[in-house]
Formats: sequence, C-alpha cells, structure tokens
Amino acid sequence: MDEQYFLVAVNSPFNNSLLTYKATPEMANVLKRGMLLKVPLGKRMIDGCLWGPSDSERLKETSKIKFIEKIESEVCLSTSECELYQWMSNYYHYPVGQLVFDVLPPFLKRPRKLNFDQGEGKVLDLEMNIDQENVVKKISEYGFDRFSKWLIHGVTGAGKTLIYLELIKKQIALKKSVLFLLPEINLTPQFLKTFQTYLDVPIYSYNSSISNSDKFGLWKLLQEDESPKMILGVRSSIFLPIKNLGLIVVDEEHDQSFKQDERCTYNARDIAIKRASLEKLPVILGSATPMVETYKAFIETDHYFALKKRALDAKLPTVQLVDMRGRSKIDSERMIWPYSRESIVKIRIALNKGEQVLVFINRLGYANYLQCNACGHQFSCPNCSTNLKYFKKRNELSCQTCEYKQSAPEMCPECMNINLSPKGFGTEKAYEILKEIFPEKITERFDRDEIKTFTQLESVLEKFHEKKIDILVGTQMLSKGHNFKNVNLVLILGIDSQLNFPDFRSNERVYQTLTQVSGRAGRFGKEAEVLVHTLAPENKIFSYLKNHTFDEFYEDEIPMRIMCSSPPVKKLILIYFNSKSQEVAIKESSKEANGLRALCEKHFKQVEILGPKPSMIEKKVNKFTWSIMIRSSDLNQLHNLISTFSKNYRPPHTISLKIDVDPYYFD
DNA sequence: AGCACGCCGACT
DNA sequence: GTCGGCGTGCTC
Repeated sequence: MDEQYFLVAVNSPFNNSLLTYKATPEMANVLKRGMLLKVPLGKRMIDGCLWGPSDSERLKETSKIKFIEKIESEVCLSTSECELYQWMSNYYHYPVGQLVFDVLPPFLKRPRKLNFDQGEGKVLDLEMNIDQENVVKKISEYGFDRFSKWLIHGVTGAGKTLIYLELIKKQIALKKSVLFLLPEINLTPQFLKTFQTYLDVPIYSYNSSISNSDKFGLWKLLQEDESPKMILGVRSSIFLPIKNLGLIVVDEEHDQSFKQDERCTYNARDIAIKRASLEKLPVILGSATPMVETYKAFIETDHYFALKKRALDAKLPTVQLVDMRGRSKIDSERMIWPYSRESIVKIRIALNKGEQVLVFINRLGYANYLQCNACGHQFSCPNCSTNLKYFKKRNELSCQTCEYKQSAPEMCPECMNINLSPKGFGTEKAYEILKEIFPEKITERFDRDEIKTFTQLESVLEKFHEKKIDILVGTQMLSKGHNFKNVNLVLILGIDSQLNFPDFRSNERVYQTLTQVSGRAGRFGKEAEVLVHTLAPENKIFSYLKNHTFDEFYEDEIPMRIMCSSPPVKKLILIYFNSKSQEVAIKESSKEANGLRALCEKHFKQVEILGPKPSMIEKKVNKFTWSIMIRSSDLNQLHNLISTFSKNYRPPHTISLKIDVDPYYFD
C-alpha cells in the first residue's frame, strides 16, 4: 500500500497557503476534508486544514513532500464552511489557509463553563402595524427553506426590531437557530434584553468582550448541539458553525464596522448573503440608510421593503439648520462657540421641560490641533504625517494614529512665542462649554475617551435612562441604534469636515450619520427637533434630511456615482504598498502599476488602473503607504487580473502588501 | 509569515 | 573579536 497525497491549507502565506503532504494508508482512511491538522513546514510545526486530494503530480517526483504530523480532533470544518472559505479566498485574494486560522477561535485545552442567557419567552404585548405585518407575511410566504435575501429600508423608529422578532420566533418554532449580526458590541445589551425577554431559547453573545474560553466553548457546542438557539454577534460571528441555521439578520446593514480592513478584507454583510445562499436560507438586511450598493441591488426587486413611517404614532423630528458662518467673530457668540445662541436657548427650554438633550460631534478631544499664532507652526506627530490632537483636561497633545503623546507645550519650538491657539473642537470642548453654561445640570461625555469598558458604557446608558444625566455629549457611539425615551432635542456639530472628505462616499456617509443621529430624537411620540450646525447650509444633503425623503438622496446619488465611475456601477480593488522607506513604497507601487497597466492593455481591456497615490495619511508609525486603484464594471476581468497579479508578484521583504476588495475608505 | 544564514558596522 | 541589525532565500 502506498501513501496518499493531500492538499493542506496551512497557516502560512507560502505558496498561497496550499501545500502538498502525504499520509500513511491508515491515516488516509480517516482523513476528511475540513479536518484540522499539524504539519511540518521548514523547521517548525504549523496548523493546517485538510483541503482535498493533491493535484500536484510534479512535486511527487521530488521526495520533498513530508508526512502530516497529526490530526487535531477538537474541531472539523463542514463542507459548507470549506466552500465558503474557498469562495472568500478567491474573492478577497487572501490565502485560504490563513483565512481559516484567522477565523477560528483560539484552541484551549480546558474551556470553562460556557456563559449564555436563557430566554424567558414572555408574550409580546405589542401589535405590529400593517406595514410590519406585510413584511413578516411576505417573507414567511416565500418560504424559509430556500435562499432568499431581503432589504428592510425603514426610517429610524419604524419598528424593524419587532419585525425581526416575529420572524425569529417563527424560525425557533421550526426548531431552527438564528444568527443576528449587529455592527458593534455596544448595541449588544439592548438587543440581548429584547431577545432574552421574548424568546424562549438560549442566547449566546459573540463579541470582543467574551472570553477566549467562551469563544472556543461556543464553537465546540455549535459543532455538536443542533437545538434551536439565538446567536447575537458582531462581524466575526458570521463564521460560527451553527447547525440547523434557519435565518440570518444583518441589522444596520450599511455600517462600516461590518467591513474588516485588516488581513482578509471581507464585509460580513456580503458573507452573510453568500452563506445564506450556500446553506439555502433567508437573509434579511435592515437599515434606515442602506449603503448605496445595497439600495441599488434591491430597489427594483420585490424583496425590498420601504417603511416610511415611524411605529407607535411617533413623528419624525423636524430638522433646523443653524448657520454658523461668522459666529466666532461676534463677541457675544465667541464664548459659546461651537454652539450658537439659539441652540443654547433651545437646550435651556428642553432642560426646563425636564427633557434630556443629545449633542453629537464626530471628533474627540478639545482641539484638532495646536497652532502658533506668530509663525503658524502646527504641532505634528514625529512618527506620522498627522497633527497632534489637544486634550485639555489631560494637558496633553496626542496622536490619533499612533501611541505618541507629549505634554502640552508652553511655547512654540520654532519661534518661542507663547501664544498658541487651539484649532477646531471635539467632544471635550463641546462638553466644557455646556458645563460652563449649565453648571447646575449634569452633563456627561459618551465617547471612546471616557468610556473604555463595556461596564462603563452600560452604567452611563443606565444613568441616562434613569434621567440622572441631563445632557450627553458624544461621538458615533451615541448615534447607533439606541432608544432614548426622553430625548426630543438633538444637536449635531462639526459635520462640515465630513462633507469635505475627499472620496465618492462622503455624501453617503454624511447622509447616514445625520439620519442616524437625528433618529435618536422623539422616538416616543413627542415633537422633536434636530439642530444641525453648519457652515454650508445650502448643501443639498440637508434637504434630504429635512424632508425625510430617503429615495431622493439615492436617486440623486446614483447618477453621481455613474458620472465618477464609482460603486455600485463599477467595482473597486485597492492594492496597498507599505514600507519603512518612502522611496521603496513609491518605486514598488509605480513599477507594479505600470505592470498592471501593460497587463490590462493585453488581456483585461475593461479594467482601469489608477495611481499609485500616497495614502491620505501617508506616514503611519514611521511606515509609508502608497496604493493603486483598480476599477472595472467587469467582475471577471477585475478578479482575473488580481489573481494573475498575486500569482506572479513576490514583493520584496521590505514591502507589506494588502489587497482591499470593495474598499470602504480610500485610505 | 517564520526561520536561517551571511554580511557589515560598532562597541568592549 | 563578537553582537546584532537587516537583506535574501527557502519552506510542501
């Protein structure tokens, strides 16, 4: 009996992670695709996953092939998992072996008892309105035992959660499990509470706050246990090996947190759709502000639902623009900048009524940077091409891209002038001004700087719900998904900097942010108001927001995308070249851009190569990044080009390469 | 990605 | 002398 040869996906980029190994006949008898293995590579033993029979006749002659060392019996990937990873590897141009081991939880010898929340299965005393009922009815009638994808496009407060809940209950009644994806760990508590109250199955959370033991424990449990359960998780939970999966829900479908921007650059929303199609089940995407790509994909199908009214008779808030032009030059307004007099008056009225107020700014710190009044010197990071942010309370300048910190300087190092002025503002300043104006009120901050742990987050939210906080000043953290009962006034500051952001998605991002933040106001029936402070009140984006007409935004945006050849009409891939030496980054990226251009002219006429260009922050932690953009409406040509490129290109050791498929930012 | 090897400059 | 930084080549 001869030994047999197998293809093993290994945790190494070598040879695109697919290597040939042999096994004795006895071992070959028990080997199955998806089994985890240990294999020798060079002088070490590495992780591998059995990927299939070997196709390489060439190597068999040379005796280079080693034996598989042993089989790890803890976990074995299923056929559909292997299929999914292979698809991802091809689509994202990332070695499949590395992908498998990026995605698996760390292996533990002795996992502790697995934590979960048991659902109470209480009866819901809330009735769906006609719109909600229609969605549930249509999806149910289509059938749960085949692949389908749906988009629920509902204004903030339209009651998407109730729809999800009804559909989830139907699945559980069929003894199936459900995977619910949310963009951020921060949203876990509120959904967990809802699901725990109204479902009667165990609910497992999966996010960065759970221990490695629980991650591994859950993985093992899912392999063996087929009973219906609910998984509530972030991006990476799309890879959990749930048996008997009956439904995937992706809430806040548009959220950029679903996109992984390191290693394999997948988008969990797209993986959810792929997984649903492989496992033949429905996937539901929900958002008040779908990504333009998603909207375009669904709008002309009958799997699109538009919910334009809020549930529970709540009205959408009225939006007022506050024209901030010239305000800082008026004496009476200078002291309260970045607020305006009228916004302060409105805050006072709301507080006097016993209501709470939200203030949203998408920036941390006291000032964006510090500048010398005499010579114009800006304090910048020694390791990055960025300005240092000023934090007043900590009396510190700190870099937002690296760890660099220094204490706030007394004078300008260039001209010794002591007159340094803080430029721009962030949450710290917005908070401090309110403390001065309303010393008797309780103002708190809600941002990454103040809230570092999950416990802190829950405690501030709880205090806010109990009305122990009057005004909450915060960043993105504030804008996503929360339901605040007593908030009927929301202020949005400093949105202009995002309007000026130089990429094709800037309008979309601003529209989403404004809509999401506004959506926090008046969810429980009262008249609510949103004050948007801007230097560009004539910008059309504000009128979409004012009228709550989401169609209008998309109908104006799509022609724009066609005009500038951006997604969804063309697909994009970025290749990043990262090096300690700026020269190497430029040379290598230019050389490869030229090579790609030549290749396109010969074989891929539908593909365009743009650049290279430096990254927006060219130098990060003393490393330089340049990128090439590749664009096409022909998906096959686009991917074939990249496959050809990554098969043939071996970057020098001094370069690290990243391929970003369907990039979110042009970073 | 690791790991080894080999070259070179710097430091006791 | 020899320690250590980094450029280069190799791994089924």
